[in-house]
Amino acid sequence: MARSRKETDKSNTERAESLLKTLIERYIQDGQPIGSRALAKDSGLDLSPATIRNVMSDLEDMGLILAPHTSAGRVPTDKGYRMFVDSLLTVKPMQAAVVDTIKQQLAASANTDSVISNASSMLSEITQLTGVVTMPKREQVRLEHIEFLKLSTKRILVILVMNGQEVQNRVIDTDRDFSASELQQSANYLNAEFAGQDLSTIRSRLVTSMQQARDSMQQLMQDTMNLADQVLDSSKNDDYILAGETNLMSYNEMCDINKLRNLFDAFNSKRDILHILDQSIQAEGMQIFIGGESGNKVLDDVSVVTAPYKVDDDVIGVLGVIGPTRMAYDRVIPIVDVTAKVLSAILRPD
Amino acid sequence: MARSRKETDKSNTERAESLLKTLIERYIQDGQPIGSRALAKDSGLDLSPATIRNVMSDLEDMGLILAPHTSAGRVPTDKGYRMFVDSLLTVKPMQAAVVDTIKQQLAASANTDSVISNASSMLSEITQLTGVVTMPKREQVRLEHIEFLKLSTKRILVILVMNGQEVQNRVIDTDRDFSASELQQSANYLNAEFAGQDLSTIRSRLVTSMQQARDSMQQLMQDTMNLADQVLDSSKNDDYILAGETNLMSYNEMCDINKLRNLFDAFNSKRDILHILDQSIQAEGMQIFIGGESGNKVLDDVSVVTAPYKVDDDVIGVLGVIGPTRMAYDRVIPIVDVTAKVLSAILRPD
DNA sequence: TTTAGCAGACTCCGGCTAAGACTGCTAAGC
DNA sequence: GCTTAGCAGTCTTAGCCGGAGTCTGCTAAA
Repeated sequence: MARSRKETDKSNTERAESLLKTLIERYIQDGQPIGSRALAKDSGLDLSPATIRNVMSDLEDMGLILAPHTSAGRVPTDKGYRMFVDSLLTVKPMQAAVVDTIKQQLAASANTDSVISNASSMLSEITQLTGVVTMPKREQVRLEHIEFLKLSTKRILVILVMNGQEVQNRVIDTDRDFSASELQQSANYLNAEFAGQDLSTIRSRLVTSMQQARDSMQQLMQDTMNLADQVLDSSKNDDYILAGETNLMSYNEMCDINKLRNLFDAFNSKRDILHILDQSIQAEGMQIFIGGESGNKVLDDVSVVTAPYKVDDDVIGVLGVIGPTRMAYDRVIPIVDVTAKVLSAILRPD
Repeated sequence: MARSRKETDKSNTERAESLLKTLIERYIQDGQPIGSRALAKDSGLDLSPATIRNVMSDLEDMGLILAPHTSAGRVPTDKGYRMFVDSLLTVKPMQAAVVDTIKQQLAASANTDSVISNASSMLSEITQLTGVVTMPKREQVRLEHIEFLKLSTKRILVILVMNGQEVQNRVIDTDRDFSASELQQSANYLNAEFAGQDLSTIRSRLVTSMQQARDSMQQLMQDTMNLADQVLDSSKNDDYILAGETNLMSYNEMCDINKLRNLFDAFNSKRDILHILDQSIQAEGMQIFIGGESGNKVLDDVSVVTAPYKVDDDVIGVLGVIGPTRMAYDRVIPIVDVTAKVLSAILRPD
């Protein structure tokens, strides 16, 4: 008896989940509340609408779906979507052709910056949502060459060549005036000592050697260290590249111009979006933020799907898409996943 | 008799113009069609609504205003706005405090790039419209220092320092492998020969001297010239910086989400906007494009107010704002004008 | 030339109705 | 005990109607 009861329970929750799944799939497709009659037809379960209604009522009690008003069908809640993506979703395999396109497009990029912006554009184009890719973290960047150039008294231009293709300029103000030959000497020393190491390593070694030999070091050497310290100290580039923002305007649920404006303002101010991306850079694999889950008002009604990209098993950035909560997760997830993998492969130092 | 008729005609067109002016001013203020009764009150002319109606009818015949439907007031047409800004407008003087803010904000910028983006933000913030500033033309940029850095076989990083604050990197691929000392020699020569001149001058001199001495020149010198040519040949940066795009979302006339999307897409693709800006870089002073005048569909319903900025009397870029046709021209025009002047002053090489 | 007055047109708004879509409930059936 | 048919009730949507308000164009008078 007990056993039979348990089995019934199990088959019941299974049925409920299956119905939730079809409901969400259907809702994602046409964006309108799903009624019991429609769900009965779609479910493939040969149940009458009345039975479906009972199940739907249960699902509503569980907070997985809700009815916009008394006599409308049901739409998924954030919690419903969460359950859907966590355990119900069956992702669609990607077409090989699309994967190839991604690979080729990214491989054709000239430098790191354009790889990043290409990745963002591709994500946006393929998913028809907004693509986002963070700039790679500096910690994973190997210094290849450093050069100093005197701009004017006490102003020095520092040129950093990194990873064979990326170049950064920084202008620093110094305490004292350096002669051209002094700068040359400093650069020579730093190149001999630190070329080939990654920036964070250099930074930490710099600090220790400065402390160790504060007195014994000759003046120029000490100044050199100070220079280098100043260069590496400059703010790290917390930044991302967006593409296809306007894609969001095609979605009905984004018709509220104020919501849209808030979202776009968030894109511009970058802070809120970076916060989300920061969270997912720490997590191992793919992350999905659904609607208000992120605790951020402007992201109500939108979901963010992200995946970290890495070089040599170290996560150096995040990429993903931003779209309405009602997005085709089954299609979007593999796209984000693959793009992250391809980007990782491309960025691997050769 | 003839004289009196002429005088009457004149006073009549004067009256019509005055009425057009008040109508547009009023419409700019509250964005709703203006009826004869309202206009009669606002005009200060002590005429009855009936008389006003006759005049409005004339104005409509002239294509300066139109009625959205039979029993509504009148709104200005593009042609009406054109007449308004060309001959009727009285611009408001700017508050000294605002001018000071602009000056300080721009002067505080670290380098050319940030001056440009600051200018764009300020325009957007003060006018509550979308600010746009083109990057300065390269032709007006003085080379201060050039440096070559070998990245790998046949790949060279070129560093150009311009105008004391701006730095540009270009990576070029060469036909043959250059040694470090060869590069050093080339750089030394170019610095000695060309430092302090502007890039376009350098470019033309380069070409002539290459032709002149093709055979007599020693090999390295010839290679040096080729290098320099390659550097300067790289595409010029046709680009602009936008700020405050989302401000446009606050305007009622922009409620059509499709129009808005098209406009934003145009911002992103840059081509259409650059076309407008190109036109106004050639004109001497301030330019105003009203609605569809520009011949561009996406710019229906929006106006663009631009002013060129210059260094040493040479126009090197354009700046302005983009907003609904119904914008407060009397306030916007001086703001754009002053900002252009301030930017010109700031960019003057010291 | 200006004005008053009037008929006509059109928008906007609220209220009302009919149609349609669902739900929840109850009672009957397997 | 689960499932189902049927039914009453609820809510949205679209459409229609009528009144209020606005504004125009016309005509005739000042």
